[in-house]
Amino acid sequence: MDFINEMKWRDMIHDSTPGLQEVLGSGITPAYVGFDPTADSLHIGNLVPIMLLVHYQNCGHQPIALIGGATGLIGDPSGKNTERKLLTLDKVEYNISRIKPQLELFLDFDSGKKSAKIVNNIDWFKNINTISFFRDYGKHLTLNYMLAKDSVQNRMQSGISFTEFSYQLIQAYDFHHLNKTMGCKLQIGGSDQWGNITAGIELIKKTTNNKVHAFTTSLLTKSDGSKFGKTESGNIWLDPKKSSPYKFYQYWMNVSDDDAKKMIKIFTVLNEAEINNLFKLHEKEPHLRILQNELSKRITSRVHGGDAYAQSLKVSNILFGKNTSHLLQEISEEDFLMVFEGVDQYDIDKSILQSGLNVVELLTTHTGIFKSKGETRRLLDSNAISINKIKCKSDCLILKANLLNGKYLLFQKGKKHYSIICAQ
RNA sequence: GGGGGAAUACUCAAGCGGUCAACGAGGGCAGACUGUAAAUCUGCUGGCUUAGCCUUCAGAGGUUCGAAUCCUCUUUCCCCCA
Repeated sequence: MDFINEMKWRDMIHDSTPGLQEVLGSGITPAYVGFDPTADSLHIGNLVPIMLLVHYQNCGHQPIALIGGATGLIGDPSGKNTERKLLTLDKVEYNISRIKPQLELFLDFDSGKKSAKIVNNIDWFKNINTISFFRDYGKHLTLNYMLAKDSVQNRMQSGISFTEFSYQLIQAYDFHHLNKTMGCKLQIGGSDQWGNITAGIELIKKTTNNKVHAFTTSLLTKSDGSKFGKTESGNIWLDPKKSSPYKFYQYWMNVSDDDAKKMIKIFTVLNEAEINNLFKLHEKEPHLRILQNELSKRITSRVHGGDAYAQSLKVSNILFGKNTSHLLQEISEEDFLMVFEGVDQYDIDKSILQSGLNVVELLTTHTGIFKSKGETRRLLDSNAISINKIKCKSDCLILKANLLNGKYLLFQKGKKHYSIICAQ
């Protein structure tokens, strides 16, 4: 299968250097994508470059995931308006230790010559001497060339440190190093990486006369204009401790039809015929939301495992199904807690329920879920609040007998916002 | 340095002495419909012990029975002339 054609129908091509297709056609070609360890987990925005590597490997080539243990210490100015705070060495090392296993979930490390590799650029940068680096590599990129990059130009007004300015040279050296040691002939990235990648191409041409290539993918945008991977409560992370599998699953479940069509091509390895078939099925019975189901199933089980997916599905059925208050009564404490891991939890003293507690009091003074009683009454009056999946009015009393498993209350605002109240 | 204008709730933006907790729009939240969608329609969007009360219209004073609205000073911003 041809990688370029594959990317074409998946709508993932933003730009690429001429002649790439011929190179890829000539045999297994190593290519790399860089990941900066700026946080202690990848988030779903990082899934785009990860999937590029996955598709790349499926097209018969060798993917290399480069973790920027060195570049993470510098900071990439691309797409950033302001200078960034430097991360400490400890922090970067910790982040890498968290991110590496996440990358391993996606790639195949046991498929002969196209087995994936994970490398860390600190391994080659830690031994490099500053003077020889400037002499051997700095000499090949002119200041004029480096200043012309968008990432630098965009910062000429607000300011850019030499540290961040030097980033493109550091990244260029990565490409050079991988080309020399692993025969890497292609660097892949988001469209914001074009400048950094071409700097690498330039450096390799000047130092070794080798011809190497760039491939960039468009930044994924959502049809409603919001940023992909962000919710009002922040990023969706791959780390289940930072974003529960349920939240993760729900993110994909909630994407619009248009977005689902785009995403299923990017985030699954289903082939063109399979995807077209899903489109057809979806159009025939749109209410079944086949695309969203397929998306969330495939990505959730890949990242969090089949069990976590099944769990999320089960929970979602309880939360979004009809007349499910009785199902909620049957759920075990263990399942209940697993489901709502990551959901806001509020503790109350069990004794206050002794003679029944007004729901407004419960939600304001005793839990602080709402700060204003007025707001709470408004929501209650507009039928927006449920406890244990049963709608509440403002005169509703909460009793000990209402506790699930003798301990919990499931609070719900609107259709999608849940919290649990734990009575001790 | 001289002259003029402006500051209103999350944002934009009305208001020009009482009927102003403050028009309208956007955003947000919720309800109906639906597919946990989109579109549409409806309600809400300062606080409270909610037929009422309290605190708000840059800040501090003042005039008045009564001020977001008038006056004075302060702060900040904009424009014009030097």
